[in-house]
Amino acid sequence: MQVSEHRRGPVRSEAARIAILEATARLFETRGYDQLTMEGIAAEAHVGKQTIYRWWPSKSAVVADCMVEGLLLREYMSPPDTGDLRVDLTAWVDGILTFLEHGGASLVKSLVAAAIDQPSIGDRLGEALGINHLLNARLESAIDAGQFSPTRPTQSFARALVGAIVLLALADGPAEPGAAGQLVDAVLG
Amino acid sequence: MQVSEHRRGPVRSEAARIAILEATARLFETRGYDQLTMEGIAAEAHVGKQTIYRWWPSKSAVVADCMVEGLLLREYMSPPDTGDLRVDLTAWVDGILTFLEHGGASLVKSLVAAAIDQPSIGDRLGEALGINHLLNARLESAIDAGQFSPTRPTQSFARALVGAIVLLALADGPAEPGAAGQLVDAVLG
Amino acid sequence: MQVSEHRRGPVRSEAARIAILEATARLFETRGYDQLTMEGIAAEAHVGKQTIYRWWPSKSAVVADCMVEGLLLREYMSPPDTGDLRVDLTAWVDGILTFLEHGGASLVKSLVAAAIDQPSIGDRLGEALGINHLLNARLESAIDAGQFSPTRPTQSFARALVGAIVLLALADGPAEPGAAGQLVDAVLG
Amino acid sequence: MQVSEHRRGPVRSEAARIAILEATARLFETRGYDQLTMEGIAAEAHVGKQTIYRWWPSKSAVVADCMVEGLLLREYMSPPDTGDLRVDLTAWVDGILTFLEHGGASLVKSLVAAAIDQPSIGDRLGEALGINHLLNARLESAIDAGQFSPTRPTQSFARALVGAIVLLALADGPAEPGAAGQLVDAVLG
DNA sequence: GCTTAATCGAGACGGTACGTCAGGTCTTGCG
DNA sequence: CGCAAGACCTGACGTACCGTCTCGATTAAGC
Repeated sequence: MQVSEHRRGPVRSEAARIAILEATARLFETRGYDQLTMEGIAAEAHVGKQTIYRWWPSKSAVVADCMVEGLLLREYMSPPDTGDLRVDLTAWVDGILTFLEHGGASLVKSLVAAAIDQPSIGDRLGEALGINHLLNARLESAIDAGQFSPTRPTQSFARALVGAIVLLALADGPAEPGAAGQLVDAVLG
Repeated sequence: MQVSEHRRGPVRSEAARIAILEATARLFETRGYDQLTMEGIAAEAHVGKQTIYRWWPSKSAVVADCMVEGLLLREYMSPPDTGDLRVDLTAWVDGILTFLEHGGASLVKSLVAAAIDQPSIGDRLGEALGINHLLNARLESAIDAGQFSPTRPTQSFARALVGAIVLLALADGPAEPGAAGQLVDAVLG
Repeated sequence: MQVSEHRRGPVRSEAARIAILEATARLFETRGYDQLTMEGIAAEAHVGKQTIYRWWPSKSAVVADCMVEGLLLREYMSPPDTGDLRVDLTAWVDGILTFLEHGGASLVKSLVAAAIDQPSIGDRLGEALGINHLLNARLESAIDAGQFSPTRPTQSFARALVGAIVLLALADGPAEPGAAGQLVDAVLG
Repeated sequence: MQVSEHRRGPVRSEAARIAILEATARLFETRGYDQLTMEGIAAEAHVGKQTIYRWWPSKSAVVADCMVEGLLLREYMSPPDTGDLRVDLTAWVDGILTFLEHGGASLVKSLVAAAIDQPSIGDRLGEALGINHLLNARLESAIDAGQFSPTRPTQSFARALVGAIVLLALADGPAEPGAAGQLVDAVLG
């Protein structure tokens, strides 16, 4: 006795959906969030503007879906595990700071801009930058190794680390040498 | 032997400068950074658009000057000093999180948006949120009291704390109870 | 020995055809030709857009069919016959001008608009406004009564009368009093 | 002691006004009224869309101004005066019908379309097609020559003639030979 | 006091992108 | 295979701001 709310007529075109998300990712990475326009996406994806507006309410929602689909910041570095937490975190942070100085800052800033009107982007942002990896893998490992107190909230710890990195990205100045070590020392104690 | 390039004619109108900054602050707080427009500022300040463009290159520069003049986030909270660093930081963070939940989040988000195209706003933002006070006053005091290691970089520590708060503001969800304590525990060790 | 080109499947739905024409007539009279849209007709008739496009090439063709079916301007006035042609024509023109001043002008303008991209509508328009009646009935009668020269082309005469009325409808200003009499005097001599 | 309601600020750009009207006339004559778009005019005139909307409420208003400026149907044929009214009118009508058959019909239809939402265009249309010339010159002359009764309203007479021509233009079929003579006979008596 | 030049409020200008509407075509599943 | 429904691409709509330029009025230093 299934109620089966069946709808006649054409269904959403998967091709259009993919084309829009890929075009968005492409333009986002080359132009940044501010230069990203709905008209630009439509043109790049060879799609009518209405097809975008039919399924997404705003530019930031499209970007959010891009992140959900993993089209932005696809693979980000997870911290190594040499057995020494402090050394590993420092190396990881240092890698990110180097990335920021080589053009990554504008990408992060664009993502923050997108996150401002689409909170779900912020969640994915943290996740993409490694919160989950830090949390689930490296910190657990450190707890096992007795290098991180089991009573310390790992997620908040990760958030503080990522938050500091975001602030550095916004500040735009080149990080001074040793910034990674200082940051890890500061939060690790 | 200064040639004294003296300029004839009227000088910059202080009244216009003030009117513009105040109008900007007024609109920023009511509408947010995105809704803020140069035309809106000009109209609100009863000023010609050119008068704004003559002295500021962009919307974010005007907002930056507003912060410098202390017209935005005028009064911020500085951490108390009861002698117990952990308790004081927790109380301070908790106050900020409460502020965020009562409308402060959108203000912070607007400031972050402004900071994205004007890094100096980011500096002022951190400062306004208490980095300096934390740094110069409370942490020094904690070091004196033996509650904070002198080798720990206080500025990086503060940045991590503020960064975590900013991420929470972007996330937009209500902070779970005990978030302040968790955060302080996480970074303090 | 007809090969009987038998077509499989259902034939054209008369119900759909009627629904479309009636919906068109309904919308035409309430909204006018410009506001009339294919989407509007489809929605009003509970019909797929494709069903309209399958059978009519354009909006104006649908409107033309409406006229052919007599769904628009169904009842129009025919000139009376009191024996005095001048008096009868004046009364008839006066009736039409009064109709124009009471909302009829926009209907006529819509019909003219439709006629522009569908000449057959123009023919029906003239017919509907009375050309045929004038022609076939009243003028013949006048010729019999010796009030209209048999050598005068009745159809051209009717066209001039209707054309003047159309121009008055387009002009949109209220006709001055006595306009009907003046017009009849002008063309009748 | 003039009160001189002086307005500060820039004044309307005559260059832009001219460019818009000329672009409109150009496009109107090549594409017709329906194909005419505000965006097309703006592009053709190298002008921002807003500059058009600032001064004209609609497409038809722009076209109306074009007619007022005499950029459309600039000089139209006025009837000759050989002394014989019937012959002159017939020649004049015949000239117009010939023009209609050689592409003029679409121009007239476009003007009628424009007149539908801008009655002032209708006035100019009649005027451009010769109503005034007919009225003020030829008919007066005919009255003097005793070929036209002084009691016959010349303006209504002209309107009937032009109206008949407009209906013929809408009908789109080629006028049958002798149509001009028939029309003149019909209205002249 | 007169000249001169930079300021001011106001707002028109050429543009870009917005979000909406409708056009005409194509696709889906039902009858 | 016609039908209702509706997604698709296209293109114009009218609006909001952008940053620049142009007015005439005002203002203050220099002659």
